[in-house]
Amino acid sequence: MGARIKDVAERAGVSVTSVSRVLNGEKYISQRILDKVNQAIKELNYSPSQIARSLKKQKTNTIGVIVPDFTNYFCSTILSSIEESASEYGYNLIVCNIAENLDKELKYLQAVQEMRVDGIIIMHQKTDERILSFIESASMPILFSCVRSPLPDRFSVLINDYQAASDATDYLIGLGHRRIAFLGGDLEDVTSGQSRYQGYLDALSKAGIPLNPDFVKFGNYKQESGRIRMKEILEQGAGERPTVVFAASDDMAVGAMNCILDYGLRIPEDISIMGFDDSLIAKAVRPMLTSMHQPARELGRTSLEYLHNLIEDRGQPCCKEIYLPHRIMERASCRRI
Amino acid sequence: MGARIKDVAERAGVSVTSVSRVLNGEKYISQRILDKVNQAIKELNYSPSQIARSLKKQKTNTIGVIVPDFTNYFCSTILSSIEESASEYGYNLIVCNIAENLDKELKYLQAVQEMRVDGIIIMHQKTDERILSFIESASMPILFSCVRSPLPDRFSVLINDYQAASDATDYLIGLGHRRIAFLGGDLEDVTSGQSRYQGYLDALSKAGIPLNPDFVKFGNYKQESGRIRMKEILEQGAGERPTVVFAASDDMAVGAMNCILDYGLRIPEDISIMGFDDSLIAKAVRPMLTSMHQPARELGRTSLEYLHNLIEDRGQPCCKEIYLPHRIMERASCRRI
DNA sequence: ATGAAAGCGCTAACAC
DNA sequence: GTGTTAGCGCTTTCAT
Repeated sequence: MGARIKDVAERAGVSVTSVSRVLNGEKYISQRILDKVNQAIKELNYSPSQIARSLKKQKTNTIGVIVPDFTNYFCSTILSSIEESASEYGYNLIVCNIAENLDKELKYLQAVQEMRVDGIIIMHQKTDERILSFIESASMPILFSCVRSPLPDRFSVLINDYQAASDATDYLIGLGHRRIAFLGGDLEDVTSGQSRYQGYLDALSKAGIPLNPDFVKFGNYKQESGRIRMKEILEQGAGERPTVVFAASDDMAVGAMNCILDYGLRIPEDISIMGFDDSLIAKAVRPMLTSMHQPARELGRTSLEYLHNLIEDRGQPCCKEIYLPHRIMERASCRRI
Repeated sequence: MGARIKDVAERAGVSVTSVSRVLNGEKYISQRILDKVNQAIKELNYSPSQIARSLKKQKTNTIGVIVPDFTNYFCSTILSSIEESASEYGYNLIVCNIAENLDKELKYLQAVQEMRVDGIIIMHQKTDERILSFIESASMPILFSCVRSPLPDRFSVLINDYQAASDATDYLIGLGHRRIAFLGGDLEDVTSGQSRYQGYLDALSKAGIPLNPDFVKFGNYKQESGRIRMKEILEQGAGERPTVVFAASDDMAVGAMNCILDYGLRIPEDISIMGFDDSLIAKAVRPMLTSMHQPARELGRTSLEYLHNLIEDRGQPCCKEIYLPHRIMERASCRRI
């Protein structure tokens, strides 16, 4: 990258200090110098080095984002929303796709630390000792988005997964369902996976509905796992079929839907189905999917704003977990029985 | 971030050079020093600064990726595949979501240049003079992925959009269709948008089928625009309906599908439909979507590999445009008539 | 209002 | 094998 600040200074016949001042838009610079410097910058096609600037200022205006899976609608919506806000605040994003690989996550955490990002947003679901200990000893702000922080002194922005799953189950019970199957995410996912399952369990028990273990299966939030687990439920021989399936993600719900449809059953006449996330795909399938709405864009924006506050040391959020409101989006895939 | 290399050196009682050597895994270091340094690193929880390293080495091991829209399945698949390869080669990714905003793209291009990324991958569809002139005068390697390079001395990795659209149209003609509607992407998208349209036109004319202007609409590749344009075609009063709709993206195809379905028409009995991209959504909808397959993961991987070669100065690719093979994925949404 | 010079944390000659 | 030291390109006191 050709020109350095020194070249600009020489060309303009001024000191590097003056060039730096122009670059940083300081006041108290004479018009004469301003013009000469701008002229020289143009002539040399000069682009200042953020590397050098970051080294000196000990600030990179960069934040690292750890995402489980770019190709997941919900993740990419959050990411896109984080990006939008980051752009407003002048941050650039280093993104890391960990693909549920803890080794990769650790490697990335180290990498962004070495790059001296100003802060980190983590959306991972699983974790392990190494990662926990990294986070614990890291000195930069770290915020968890859409998952609960595993550590007491780190913050998270998310919905109340337990309450949301419980509300969803209540809703299905209110529709007259008693045989309610649950297609869970990963149980190793200690934050949303377990919370959503627990919400389902408690809502059933509150309504006095006994749990049918045949109606509970776990996957990995992806479509294919929804299809496979649904198949297991349908082929379980003897027992009765559920009248509704509550999936812990829209992707799993769609997988289950297609399994049901491919079996020649109708939705919602034979089996109702409810998703979780209310991602774009919920409106793309037919029948349209009733789903628990997570305010994805607000989650992304709020995550970035809180991280920004942490970085600027504007004091801590009010509480360790910031809950954004969830709500049920009623569509065509659940019927009253 | 507490400790610097100097602190480690003092703690270990050696010179900074020795620490640097250990850090960079050089050989010819005595076991004694190695142990002492590693010990000190651990005790101080030292993390080397990539900023300082980059400044010195004039290399950041970072590449910038300009993406039109994270939330698009096809984009996110490419991105995820680029990420995967980048990770193998030891690059970190700065990603930029431009949301079809040219101002934002220019801002981002400047930003990644200032961050001294080792190279840039661009996936944008539209462009303008300012961006062109930036790219022209930029001194780092820039590679276009999934779009044709607008500049003669820059490379691209993509499929042959013209040929693919022409093949798709041929396929539909082979199925007996003559009333073939076309749901195009953006005509301002000078690379794929125009090429796909031209492929469609030429295939029709080669088969001696006159173009029906009522059957051609343009959108923006997104679902909603597919739905809206399809509605226009369906409500066009007087004329006959098309027997098949060829959409320039799967998302538009799904939008069109839902419009058709919501109209009470059947797919493919009443109208067949064909998509483009073969993204995840093609298999998520019912009937499953016949689509022109783009080898997304290979496109991403190849893009990164060629950029890497450019960065390492391993000579230029064989040709300006590297075409990867496309193919038709036959599914249930198109019938022979 | 402008400039000289120190130093951010690291690497790589070069010397021993 | 190991250490000394000069920068990488910038910002920022501190003088003037």
